[in-house]
Amino acid sequence: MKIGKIFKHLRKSKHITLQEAGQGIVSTPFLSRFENGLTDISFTHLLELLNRINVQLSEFEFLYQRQNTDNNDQLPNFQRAYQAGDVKKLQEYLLVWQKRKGKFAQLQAIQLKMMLVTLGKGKVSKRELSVLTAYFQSINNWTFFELYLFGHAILFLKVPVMLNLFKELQKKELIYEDFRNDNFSMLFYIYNNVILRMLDERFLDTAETLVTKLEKYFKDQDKDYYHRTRLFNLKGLTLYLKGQKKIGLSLIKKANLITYLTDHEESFLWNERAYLKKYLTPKELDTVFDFSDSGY
Amino acid sequence: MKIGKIFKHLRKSKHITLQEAGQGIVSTPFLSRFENGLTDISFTHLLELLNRINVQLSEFEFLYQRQNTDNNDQLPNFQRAYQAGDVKKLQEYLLVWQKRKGKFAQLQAIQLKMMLVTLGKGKVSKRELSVLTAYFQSINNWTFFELYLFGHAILFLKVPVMLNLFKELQKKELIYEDFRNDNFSMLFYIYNNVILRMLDERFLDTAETLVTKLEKYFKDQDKDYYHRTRLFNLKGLTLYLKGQKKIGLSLIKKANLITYLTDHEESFLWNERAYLKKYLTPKELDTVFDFSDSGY
DNA sequence: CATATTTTTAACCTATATGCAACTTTTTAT
DNA sequence: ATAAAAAGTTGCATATAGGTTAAAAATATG
Repeated sequence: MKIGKIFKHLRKSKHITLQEAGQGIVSTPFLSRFENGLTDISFTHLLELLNRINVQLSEFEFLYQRQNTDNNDQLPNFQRAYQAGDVKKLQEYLLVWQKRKGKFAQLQAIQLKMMLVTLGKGKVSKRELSVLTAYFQSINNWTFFELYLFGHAILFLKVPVMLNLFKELQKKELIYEDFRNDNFSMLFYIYNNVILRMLDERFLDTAETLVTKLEKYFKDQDKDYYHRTRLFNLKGLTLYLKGQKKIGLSLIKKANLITYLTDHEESFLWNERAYLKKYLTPKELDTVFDFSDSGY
Repeated sequence: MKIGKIFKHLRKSKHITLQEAGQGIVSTPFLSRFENGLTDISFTHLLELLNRINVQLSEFEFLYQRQNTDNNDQLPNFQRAYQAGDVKKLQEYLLVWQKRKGKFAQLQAIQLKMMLVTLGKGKVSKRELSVLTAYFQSINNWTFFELYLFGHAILFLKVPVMLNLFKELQKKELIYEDFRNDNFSMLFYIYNNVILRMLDERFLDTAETLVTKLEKYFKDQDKDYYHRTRLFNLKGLTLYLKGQKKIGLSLIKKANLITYLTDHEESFLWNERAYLKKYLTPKELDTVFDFSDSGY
């Protein structure tokens, strides 16, 4: 309940008086009590007040979340532990969520299990996968929560089921057109995983359609060099597998070159190389990772 | 006051009943009334409810803002008109804000004037600049609003004044360490403008210090290819002007090459070239924009 | 189609968000 | 240093957010 305190801090740092801040929105005495944690405030009034002192809700939220470390904001915690490969922590989270009841608790638990499997621990049962599938099929408005869940589920679902769900997602995805960065990254991650899966199963035409779809996204996204680069890579591999080896390899090399030039952490290119081993000949592999002719 | 409606939409699309959604937070009848716009809701309760249905506040805010087009959300409107070079629209905004009173209205008006000057229309008086300076000096907690304002003011302020304010900003900037994308872009934009201004005025050491500072930022920001690329460019120009011509040109060329490889809109490189004309010889200019040896 | 579940509405009630006036504290000015 | 002004706080009044119960209306389910 430190909301008021944060607001007070922001207001004071901009040298705005209670009167100025509240004028026409709430009374001075009330604002004072709110700032000192003696009363709650309505959402509408808070929005108006933030607008008055020129603070974005996202900024306010950021400061708010930062103070509530003990908070119920599960996703970031999951993500952190998962990206760090912290199996132990993920197992702890799993125990917590398995104890809780309700639909979402179950989904969270399954998500944690999938993460653990990816890290080489435990397994996911068929029943759990069908719970997942049923859930996705029932949802007609995907938010970050579902995107995140689906992103992890791609490798576990059977191809036709997965593709079917993905088609559902595509129908709704217009919502995310100019969405904030978080969700776009997640959406790209999903596309990336789906395309790789398609290539692996040799559904080459489907993969190509998806690549084309992604390309449209980037017409107006000039500055998103990273995702553009990854897309070169996806397109290259797709064309390569479809028989257009020369142009395919050229695109893959281009992606690698950009990655190399931007000084992306070395292990990233190693992983790329390890992955491409599955498809390319050793000679081709050497070519697409040879940057000596670039001058850098 | 469509907040409730949005919540209802999200809840229904996830097939959650009022009872499930409200359980332990608010009563079912109340939630119903809220969803149908018959009553307001406290900020805390809304946060809890959103968490219950697994929707991020940022997602909710996005949907909310999208519906309120007539809203008081000035910044995005400004930005859109400015980036589109829409002088007429900016002049309309200016008239609106000049009529309003209060400190912020005045600042908004000055900001619009600066935008117009950059686009070649109108001018900013000395008195207005001193109002700006006074404001910046008084603020000890910069939010997006101030960052945005300062970003546009850099070209108008006298160097010592500008540098002084910038130093103040640097002291506070830790707040933005892992800030959401919007603000980081703005912060980079400011650094970029300050460094270019420093180079222009031949404060080469200051420029170099700032470049070094920015480099630290990108140690953990592997995936931000775009800003990394821009940084190569800044560093290159700085080193070039400091006499390390060879390594400087090499960095500038690298930045241009990445920009070229990622298919960034053509006009971007033209602008770069036009800008560099001020510093480089025609021969050097040709070299750093020659990508024929890259193979693409 | 009928039945079960969910949602809405209503009436009345309580808790609390918010306003107003008087008060205390802090800042500013002389 | 002291008065004047501005900013912030407290006590009390009131509007409204929110609860309880129950019944009607709408939706889902079989």
